[in-house]
Amino acid sequence: MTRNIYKPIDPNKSYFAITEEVLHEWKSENLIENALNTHKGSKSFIFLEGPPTANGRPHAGHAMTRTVKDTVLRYKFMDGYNIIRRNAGWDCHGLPVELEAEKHFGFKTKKQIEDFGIGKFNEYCRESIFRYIEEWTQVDDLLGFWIDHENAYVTLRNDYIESEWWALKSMFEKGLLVKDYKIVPYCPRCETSLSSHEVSQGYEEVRDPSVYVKFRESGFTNRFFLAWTTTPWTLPSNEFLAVNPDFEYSLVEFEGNQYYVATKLVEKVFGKSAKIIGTFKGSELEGRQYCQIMDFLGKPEGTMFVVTGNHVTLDDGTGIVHTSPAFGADDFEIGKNHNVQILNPVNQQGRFSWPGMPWDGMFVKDADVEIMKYLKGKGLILKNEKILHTYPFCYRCGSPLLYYPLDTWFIRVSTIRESLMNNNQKINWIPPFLKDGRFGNFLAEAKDWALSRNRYWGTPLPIWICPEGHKFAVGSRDDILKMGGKVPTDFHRPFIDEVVLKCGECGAEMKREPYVIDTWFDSGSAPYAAEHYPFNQEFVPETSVPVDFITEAIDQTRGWFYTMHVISSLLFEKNAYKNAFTIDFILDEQGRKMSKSKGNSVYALDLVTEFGADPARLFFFQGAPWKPKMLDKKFIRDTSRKILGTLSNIYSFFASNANLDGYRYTGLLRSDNMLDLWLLSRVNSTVESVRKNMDNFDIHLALHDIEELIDRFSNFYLRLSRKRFWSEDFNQEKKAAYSTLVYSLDTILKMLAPVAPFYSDYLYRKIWDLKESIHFQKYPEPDVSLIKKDLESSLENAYVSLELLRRVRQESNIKNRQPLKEVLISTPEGMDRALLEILEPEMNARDLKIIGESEKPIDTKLTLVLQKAAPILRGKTNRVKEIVENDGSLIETFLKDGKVMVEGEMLNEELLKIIKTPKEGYAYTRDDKSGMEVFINLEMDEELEAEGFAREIIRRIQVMRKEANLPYDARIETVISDGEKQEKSLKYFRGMIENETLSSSIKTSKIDNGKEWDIDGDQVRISIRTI
RNA sequence: GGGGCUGUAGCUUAGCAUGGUUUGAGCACCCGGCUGAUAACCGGGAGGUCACCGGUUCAAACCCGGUCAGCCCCA
Repeated sequence: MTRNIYKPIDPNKSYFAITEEVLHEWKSENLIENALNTHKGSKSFIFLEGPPTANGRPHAGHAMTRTVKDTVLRYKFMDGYNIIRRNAGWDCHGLPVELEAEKHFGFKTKKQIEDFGIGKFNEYCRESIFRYIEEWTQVDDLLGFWIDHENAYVTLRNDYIESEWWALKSMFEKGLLVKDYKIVPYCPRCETSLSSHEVSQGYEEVRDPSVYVKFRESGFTNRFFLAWTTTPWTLPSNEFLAVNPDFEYSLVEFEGNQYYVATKLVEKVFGKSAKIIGTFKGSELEGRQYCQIMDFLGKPEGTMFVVTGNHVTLDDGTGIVHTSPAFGADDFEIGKNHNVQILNPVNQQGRFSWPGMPWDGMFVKDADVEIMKYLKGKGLILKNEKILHTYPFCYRCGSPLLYYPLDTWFIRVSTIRESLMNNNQKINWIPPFLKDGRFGNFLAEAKDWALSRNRYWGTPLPIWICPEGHKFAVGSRDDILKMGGKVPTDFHRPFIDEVVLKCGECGAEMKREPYVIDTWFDSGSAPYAAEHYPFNQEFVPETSVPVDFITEAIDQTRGWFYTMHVISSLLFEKNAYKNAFTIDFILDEQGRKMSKSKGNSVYALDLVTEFGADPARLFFFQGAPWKPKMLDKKFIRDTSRKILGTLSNIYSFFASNANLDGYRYTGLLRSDNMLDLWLLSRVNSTVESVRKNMDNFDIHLALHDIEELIDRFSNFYLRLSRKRFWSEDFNQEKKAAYSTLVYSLDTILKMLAPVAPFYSDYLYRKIWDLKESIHFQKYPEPDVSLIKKDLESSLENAYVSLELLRRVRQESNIKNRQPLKEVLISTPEGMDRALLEILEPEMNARDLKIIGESEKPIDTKLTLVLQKAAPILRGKTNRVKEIVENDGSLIETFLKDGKVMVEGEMLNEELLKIIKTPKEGYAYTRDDKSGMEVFINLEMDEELEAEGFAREIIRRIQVMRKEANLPYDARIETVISDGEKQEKSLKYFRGMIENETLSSSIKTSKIDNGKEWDIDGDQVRISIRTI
């Protein structure tokens, strides 16, 4: 008796339902924990999770990043690696979090926060960062991301902070952490400076004023230096004008006044009508005095003259740069060099704060228009326009940034540029062009890292200062104790602010510098701080960095990838990571960037529940992950149907037959069957290429290989093998076929497991009927002994002959079901008859032959190329044509000599050509690529026609069986309406019809029940009945 | 202004490193066929100046130079 060893699968089950079912099994079997603790002691693969901030919902892009992480880790795990640091991480501090809190409380300024209490404010921040952590873990579950949430690292923990303090102290002691009064990018709303990598996140294109301001040269009434600016609010602070010493400047007469302008820009500024009355080198202008345009701020000593600088360009403006040392990095340097008082009327909220100034109290950007009006009134503006350019905005709150002079703590990154660049060469970037492209370029211009933030919720800067100016860097809890302080239970503000130390040099009280640090320093410290280095010895710089693998979206080249690289280079003088996999963004269905404001974001949770995890995951690897990808729902469904749906069908086919036979897999059996050998070869050569691609992190190419194999498996191997699986006796050959099928399906599922972890496990368990997960199996290794490349190519070649046959049948209007008397195949490369026999069932011919050149049923005929011959032959044309086409002896001469003489005319290769036509009664077609030709004999006899008709009837009966939902092995009685064709079919092929349709009896009679069919114009009624 | 990437059919793409006859495929469309697993599959049709220009070469989608367009980054 047969029993259902292989459980059927429900083709209508949704992938989400499968996700849930499999997830349930994983959980009940504690698989995730097992995965974290298995393979201890074997070769290691170190991962590092880039910590997200869990105060927002995870979206489609997060789902993709997490899929890539998971896929790589699963692959490495199946490949036998011990995955180290497979734990989650959360980024907790920073402006984004504070901003949320401010919104919650309705605060607009820092004063409000301080009045409210830093303690209470930070308490709220601490809670709010984990607002969506449940959704994050839920998404990880449903997406199949095996990561340890229990032991997640969290950047707000005292231990984490203590490690950072250690790092900062060591930088401080090396002189790499310094305080400086400098121009920094500054957000007036958040009232803090930002680092260059933060600034780079927030450039936007805006319209700003573009003003040409007239600075009158001292001693002249109508001679001006013409300077250009897009920030009129900085004009009250003007102290110098800068020219490039190497440029040529012209003095131009225009509408009664004279202006100095860079010669190359004269036309751009004045048009063609300007008259040049003199030229100067920039250096000649140096030192010329001009009159201050506004004197609200007073006139410091040693200002209001022309200076030179190489930062002056001809890109836009006039080649003369208005310089206000308070509000520009270059300007500041100039002010410093001339040792002048800096005019800064702007307070830290970005407002003018200078009683007596007409714009006192105004936000600087709002004052632009007023200032222009004022200057216009004084006749000091030549022209003003609007310009479209990019300007930096605060990447979190959206306020325009100012360049503002502040006391700031810096890490002197610029001093280690060389080593940053050298270390970069050792990183394997995926895709590779990032190394010397985007990332490498950024390193080449690495700026000092403005680290301190005048804020509240962050890792406190561990520097204490005494009134004498002595500084001390705290690098641990012990340092606090050693210096006479008390270690607070929470290292955050305000508690840390209360810690007072005793100066080791003068004994005075030391107070902490009131800053927190850039939150990017937190995440960039993950390699060591998450392990509480150096206080915990698990982390060993020699072996714990670089980690093997990290992956994040492209924006992190300037974010996490950068800060990790910098910090690791500073602390350990080596790389933080070996392989950096970079992903581009996911766009909406129209190809637009997803954004909250457009409302077109797709959340990870919705994506996973709508499609199921595996379809989403497969989608992420359609095309290279580092190219932007449109989220196309139809495409997601099509992809999963093509890959997973086909696998379902392979399994269903196998299961239904194997159950009938009571088959059970007992290992791969030796088979001589060409198809088996072919499939085994194909599977193993695919294992080879998939492994190679996975090892190179070309996951999308690996998946492509697997997809192709699945298609060939189903539509080639299985289609051609069906007859073998249907045969009645359960012999050795059939067992070999089954074993080939199972072996191949098993191997494919294992290869697919890292990308589609749920579905592969789901089917795997069905094949093996075991409570064992695919994810703990070994990733397939190629069995080289089974790879037969020549068999693969010759079978593909043989398949071409089948395609050709179908083509020639169609051209001759003969259905595939109609058997042919004879099929002749000619191929230049020759063909193994055994290969052809595999295709025989599909070819449906009484006789199948491989023929040589001379056996082709072809008439070769000579003909005239009329276009060329007619103009020469003129009146003789028709007569010559007649002879050429009908005199059979000419062709031999032509083949031998390349020319023939007809009617006294020499006909050469230009005028003649050979045409090949199939002999009467044959049709043929040819594949130009391979040169293969297929001929069919068109002759029909009564028996062939009867067989064709018999097959039509069989087909109809099969459809009826299926419509009636009969089991495969149900026997029936069949009645067919009478008619000449029916009778003939039965006469010759009764047995075949009975066999194929499992009909115990079959007869013809006049009937009116059953179903009426139209078989090429013949109305045939068929009725079947189970017995 | 500088840098990076991309440009192959209506859409999604393979091929490009190591140049080799007519650039493959999927989706969608039209016609036909096949089908005791398949919303599968097969044949045919329509649809490509492989973005454009030039160079190297016997030979260029591929290598080189330039241009244009889109996206991203920087200043």
